[in-house]
Amino acid sequence: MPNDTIGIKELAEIAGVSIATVSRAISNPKRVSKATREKVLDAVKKTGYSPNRLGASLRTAKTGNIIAIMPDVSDQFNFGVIKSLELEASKRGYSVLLGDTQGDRARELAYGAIVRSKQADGIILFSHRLPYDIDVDAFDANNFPPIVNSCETSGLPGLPLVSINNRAAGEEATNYLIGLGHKKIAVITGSTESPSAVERLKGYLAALKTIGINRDNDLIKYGNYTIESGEENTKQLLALTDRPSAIFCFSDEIAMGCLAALKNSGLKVPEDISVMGFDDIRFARFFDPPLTTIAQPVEEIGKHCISLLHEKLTDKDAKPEDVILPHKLVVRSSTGPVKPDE
Amino acid sequence: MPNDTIGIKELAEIAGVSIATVSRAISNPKRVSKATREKVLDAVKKTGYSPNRLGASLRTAKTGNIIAIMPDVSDQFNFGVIKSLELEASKRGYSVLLGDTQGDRARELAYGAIVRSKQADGIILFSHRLPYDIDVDAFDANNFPPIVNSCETSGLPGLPLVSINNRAAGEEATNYLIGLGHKKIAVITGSTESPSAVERLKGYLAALKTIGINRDNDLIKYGNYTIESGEENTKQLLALTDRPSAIFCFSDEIAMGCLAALKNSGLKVPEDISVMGFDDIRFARFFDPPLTTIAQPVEEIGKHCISLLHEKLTDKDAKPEDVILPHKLVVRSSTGPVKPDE
DNA sequence: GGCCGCATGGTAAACGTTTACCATTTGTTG
DNA sequence: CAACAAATGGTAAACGTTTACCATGCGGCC
Repeated sequence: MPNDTIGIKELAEIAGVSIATVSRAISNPKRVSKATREKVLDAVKKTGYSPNRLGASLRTAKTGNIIAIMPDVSDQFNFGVIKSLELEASKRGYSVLLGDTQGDRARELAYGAIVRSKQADGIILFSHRLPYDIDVDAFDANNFPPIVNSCETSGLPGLPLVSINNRAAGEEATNYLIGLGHKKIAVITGSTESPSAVERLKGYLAALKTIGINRDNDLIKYGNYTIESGEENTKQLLALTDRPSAIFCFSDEIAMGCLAALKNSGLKVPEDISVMGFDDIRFARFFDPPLTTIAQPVEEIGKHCISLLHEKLTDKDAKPEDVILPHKLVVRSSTGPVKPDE
Repeated sequence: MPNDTIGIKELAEIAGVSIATVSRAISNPKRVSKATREKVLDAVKKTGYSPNRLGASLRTAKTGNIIAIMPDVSDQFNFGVIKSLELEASKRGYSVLLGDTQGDRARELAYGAIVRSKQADGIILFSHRLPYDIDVDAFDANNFPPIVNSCETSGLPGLPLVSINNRAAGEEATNYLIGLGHKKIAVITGSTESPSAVERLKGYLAALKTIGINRDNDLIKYGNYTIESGEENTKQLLALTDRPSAIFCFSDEIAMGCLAALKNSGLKVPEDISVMGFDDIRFARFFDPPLTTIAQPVEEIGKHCISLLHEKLTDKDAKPEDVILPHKLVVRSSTGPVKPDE
């Protein structure tokens, strides 16, 4: 009646075989005769026996688990990648466990510890920060379970990155706005700690420089990838005496907050001001107006992450290389030509 | 140089003590003298030793992990609960692992297997469906690791539920629209498999019945809790010869799709038609217009889930009871009085 | 019949911890 | 200083698997 789950020993007794045979019947079927296999499987069905993977993992030093560590699972962009990770992982027999850190160092370490303590085989890391409490300079990837960086690079040797070229994407987005006649283009960035945001900013600056426009710090707002950040920073931009004719938001969530702030101030998008996003999350086409943005190939990113990790997991000497995937400009109706009088 | 993580035996040798002492120094500090403890901790620091929890869990039959199984981690409502789960769990020394199933049975089973195979201690279940491949009628909660139902009940004895009263909430939302003069009130539900959606529908019908309005199946659209479902079903509602003056969406995501469809058709919200949501996700106030909705106490839900699970985990004989928490009507500007001519 | 090889299944060691039990040392108290 | 208690640390068993190694039995072949 109580939670007495049956063990392999009892199961063996019931099936009338040794525990070795039980193990083989379950995880290496062709190693036993059809008759015994069925005897064992029948007993399994009858008793509801479920092997204890702690024992198995302890012996084999493999768990079949992969942990994806990220600051925010509810971030719609991350989520696109997650979905793909899970699909690809289960094809290969792994389970993906999600570790949501909310940027909290203690929680990063807790999830890192899960891998270091052998409860998972490897990490997909959606952050530039290592989930280990060690000196980065002394870090040697060979002494730790495999990690693949997704979208944000840690910049450490031995940790492959799967990402788009954020610099190029930032440049392309800015160029698109320039092509519409915009000259006063503001940006609302992600955290300056985020390498992807830093790269996008470089692209933005490069595009402007190409047409001879110098950096204008008033037009650069350092935020983070959240909706609230978009709202707040937009308000600040609107308070400028000479306000921008376009705002390039480094995430679609930022753009959502941006659009809300613009609406509050009575400005029409894109007639009065253009708004550009980044990521192409699933909500983007439902924004008001539907958002022009840079689409990231989330399925491909997820696929390659698992593929690289698997490679490293099955071959210790593998030296997986960075994978840079193409992004795509998606034009909707939040961007338009600059107003003649501006 | 290769991934040779050090074990407790080597660590013991380095520290010059027995493995028992190492174990005690780490996980039961007061059991050893200050001097030896420091000797051990120094060795740990020097070597970067990290205990293998498989061995420990195997011995203690505890992992300190809780798995939250849900159809969609990116669902903003779920996420509110997740955040709270994580906070509350880490206070108690648990790690929360997220299992995203996308409603896929195979993946539900895979995450269920993680618990049955002792890799986690208990489950927070965001679905009415058990993640086990067994006959529900024969299910005996005592034979399985503890489960707490979050927001969706499985209706099984021994599985406590933490939720709001969905029926009452559905009734209250409907009454609010009735109070604004609406008589033709449509609903877009969640999946009919979702007990929460079924309850909300009951509340809606009860509210209408109270004022003498009978069920009108044309006004009841069975969807699911997604944005696409909201868009599609709204289109169908608008195609009715006698269209509703208000739409009650059973999730804020549905409402987001609904608002998009209404905008496309040129209708003004709330002047031409009122829209009501459910959940009060973090985006709701950024909708256009900001969404009137029913707020669920997500922090409280998460807290109680962990609390109940912890109770059951530490006391096998505990009989945790359902926790029903209060919801709250949040009025914003997507709802308004019915048009005089309607 | 004698021999070989293969299919099958058992025995026992190993994985890395925790902890009951015991032995020793140290401290306390009369 | 005897006697006992408390503090400390070691030994070894146990948790549930997998798998190297071995033993047995059987069919096929000369």
